[in-house]
Amino acid sequence: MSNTRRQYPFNIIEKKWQDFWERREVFRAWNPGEKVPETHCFGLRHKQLPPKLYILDMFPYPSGAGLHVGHPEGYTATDILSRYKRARGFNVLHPIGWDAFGLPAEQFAIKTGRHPREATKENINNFKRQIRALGFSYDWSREVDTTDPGYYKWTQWIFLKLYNSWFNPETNKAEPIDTLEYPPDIGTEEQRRLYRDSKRLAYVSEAPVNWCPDLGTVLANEEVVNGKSEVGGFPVIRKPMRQWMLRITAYAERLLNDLELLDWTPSLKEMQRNWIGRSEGAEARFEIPGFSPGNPETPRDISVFTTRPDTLFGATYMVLAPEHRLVDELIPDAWPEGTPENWKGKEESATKTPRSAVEAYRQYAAARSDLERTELTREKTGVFTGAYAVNPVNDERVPIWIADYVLASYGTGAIMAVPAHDTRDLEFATEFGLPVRVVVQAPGDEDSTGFTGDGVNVNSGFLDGLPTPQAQAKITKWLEERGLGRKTVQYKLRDWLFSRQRYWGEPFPIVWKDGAHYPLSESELPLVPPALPDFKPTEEGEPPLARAVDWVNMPDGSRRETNTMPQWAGSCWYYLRYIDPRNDDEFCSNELERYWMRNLSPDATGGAGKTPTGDEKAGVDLYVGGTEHAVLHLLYARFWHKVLYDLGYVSTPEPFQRLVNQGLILGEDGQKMSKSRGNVINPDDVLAEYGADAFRLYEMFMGPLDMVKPWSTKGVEGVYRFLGRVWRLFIDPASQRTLDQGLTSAENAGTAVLEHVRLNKDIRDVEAGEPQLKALHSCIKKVTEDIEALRFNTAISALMVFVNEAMSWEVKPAGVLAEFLKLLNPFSPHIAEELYQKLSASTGENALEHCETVAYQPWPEWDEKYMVESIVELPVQVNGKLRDKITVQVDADKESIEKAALESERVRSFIDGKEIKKVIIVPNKVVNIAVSK
RNA sequence: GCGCGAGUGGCGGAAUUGGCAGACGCGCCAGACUUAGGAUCUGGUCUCGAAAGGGGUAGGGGUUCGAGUCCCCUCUCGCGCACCA
Repeated sequence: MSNTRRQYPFNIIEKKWQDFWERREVFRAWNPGEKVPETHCFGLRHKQLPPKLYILDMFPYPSGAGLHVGHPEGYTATDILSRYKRARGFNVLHPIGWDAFGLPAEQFAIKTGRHPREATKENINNFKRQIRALGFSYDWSREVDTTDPGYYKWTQWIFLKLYNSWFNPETNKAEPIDTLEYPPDIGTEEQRRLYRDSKRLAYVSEAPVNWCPDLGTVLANEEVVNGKSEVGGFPVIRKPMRQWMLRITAYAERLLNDLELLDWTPSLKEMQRNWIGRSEGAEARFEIPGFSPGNPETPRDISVFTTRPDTLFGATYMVLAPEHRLVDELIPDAWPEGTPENWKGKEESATKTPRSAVEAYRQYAAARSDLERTELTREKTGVFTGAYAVNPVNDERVPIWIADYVLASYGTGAIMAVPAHDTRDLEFATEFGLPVRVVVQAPGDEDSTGFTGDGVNVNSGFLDGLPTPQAQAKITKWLEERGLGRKTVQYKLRDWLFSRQRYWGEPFPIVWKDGAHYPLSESELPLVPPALPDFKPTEEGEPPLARAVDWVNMPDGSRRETNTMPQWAGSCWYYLRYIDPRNDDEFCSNELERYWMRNLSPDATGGAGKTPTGDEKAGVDLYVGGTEHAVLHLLYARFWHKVLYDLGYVSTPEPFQRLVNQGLILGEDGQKMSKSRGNVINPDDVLAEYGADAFRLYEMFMGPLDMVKPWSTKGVEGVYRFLGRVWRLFIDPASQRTLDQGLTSAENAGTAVLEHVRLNKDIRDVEAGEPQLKALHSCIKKVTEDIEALRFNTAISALMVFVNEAMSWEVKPAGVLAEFLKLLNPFSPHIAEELYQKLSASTGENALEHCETVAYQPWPEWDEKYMVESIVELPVQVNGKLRDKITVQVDADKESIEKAALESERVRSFIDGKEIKKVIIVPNKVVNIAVSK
């Protein structure tokens, strides 16, 4: 270990108190109706259940690499708040668990042939050891593990709720599938089944999906970044496959609107808004003259979505996505006369007919991966289909093109192109020589061609002269009146691709028979995955579960679903399971949910029916985690929560009332920590050298919680020295030397050696003097306010200021120091416990009798009266520049302050011979004398 | 390109509502104790200047008795989104 002498015996102290907290269940969160043992400090303090607070960390994925320094950043912040709020008298729910399904454990299993459960278990144990060593005040009796059958039983149960529900647009809510009404033309049971299956919140789709060959699985849109997998950065291609989808798009509006209810940062809300991507506009129908499709179901016109219906007069061509379903039907046999050569596509062989050109282009577009579409050339490509549509507003014939800059999955998969007022359309029109017609006059002398802002309509018939908003309203009304279109809203948000071709995930509680899917009954849960000799996908590309032939094929001839759920499933609802983690009959009892999420409970103070603040804010009171989950996890969890809310299983519309992202911690070189850079800080090393208290303190002292900041080993030493000073403030130097000798003779000495440590002789049970009370009360005030605002760095600085001053006191009043320890406790609880125990043993100061921990001692209150000085030093400025300082009585009147200021020698030298125009006096702040130049 | 956030000593960062810029920590300098110091304690540390005084919060302009803080313009960095019609 380290060869330098320790500042204080943190290794012994930390072990001692971690064992104590765990053995006594000090941080257990008590449920309504639960009997608190009489000797438990919570029971000693609270005769009635106090208001709750739910303070939550994003639970970690227990990777093989162990904890990194980013984890303890958020965890320390929530731990400080939890300990502080317990001292303030709240019943704090502060749990932890493991998000343990996932790809790394599975890939490890493929490599080694060992079951992923084994690696997962080892990793969890390692994480747990590391987290315990940091002394967080988690209620370990509520630990959850998403891979535990007792947990995923309920993940599967929630899936069945989704499966057995539909979204009723009338009520804007999810409802049980039995409430679905069938249209009159649906008669047979088979038709009813198909209709029902098409409405479920969990449904099967054959649409093209993001297939990642290297990972051997499909991915959700959210897991694909720039055409590569978010995990590993492997290429992703589009491939049609049968997949389970969750109908999150039904909730787009509510997910967007309810952001307003939340105390989240603006940037985080913005990210969610961007992802949901609401845009208002209009659909307009373009007729296709002479088009008579073979299929009577096929519409005879093409709908486009536009956010700028006011530019309809400027639509000079139309573009469909290459995959648009009408393309095949509307292609004519031959090119219209006079079709320019460059409209027919690039490949010579393919340009003979429109059909061959379209086919060639489709192949080209399909071959272009998403990566190429986004990262490489933005050059516009496309071909003319040979067909024409009619602009409804002026009966003009416009050519219909296909191009991959129009996406099949957004809007109607078709656009009207207005090159004069849309950047993309303009590029395309320039490439192919299509007409550009200005219909919006830009304000001022800006060029109207390519202008995309609001202006005034021109060349637009009955819209001429109207400013953009009015023109939009008028044309929309015009289209509606003629049945040619209507106002609509579109979202970027797509339904959530919910199945994965993996082994290490929750199996779907679904069986297939004769091409139809059926749910398992709740009593058959949990559905446990079978043991496998090999965790790879099958040679036929089927998921690994398909290898378990006996498991897949059921006696009655039906076949189990072989896909599994994505890793996000377990994390969508874990915060609810913490509330009631061992319940075998329900995912979470209604009564407990109402207490922990809404503060509603008959035996809680304040009574049922009201939150402590009386407002509607409810849910997890504080949720802390990294920005990497800004869209994925947080959107999915909100979605599940809303479904559970609609179905009556939870009582709040939103799960996480307040959310804070901790900032990234960089390496000492200011670069992102990574193995290849060799700048990774291992928490185990820091802990061994400086101890948990210093580690925690440093993580909070680095800077504001939500900012990106670099690690500094020197900085750790700084806070470590501070804790050494705290130790020396309390401990008698002679007894410290005895302890040191004891420790050198036995490095692994037990807690008994701490008995040799005596309190500093300067600490006496005496009345505190004025400066001492002032130092204490300023510290209480600063620390209290800063913790409330999550400004831990400045709170720590206030603790340092106090210690620096207290070191100089010849006699140190025990009462003052005891209060200080209560302030230090949330930050560095081990040393605070140890010193508090010593101090209270010697003085008997212990507000809660028989309580052996500082954790439940009431938080100190400050009194302003100790902080006000009778005499205050006031800066005097002349024309805003500091010239002198005067000392005045704190309640001096303005006249006497002005007099004192004007009498100052130094001030006079700056104002003599000048005209005094004004004297500004801000009480107890500043004096400013404005004089002529 | 669009959106969000941020630019303060050698470094991490302080500065409730506009009111003494640089708290606290690191680093550095000097001193004390010491066989020794990579322990501890004390003092100093924005900058130019001998001093008086001047300058100073990315740059420029403005509002104000007074601006790190408010307003306008410019620059730089970070994050997010990125053909979403």
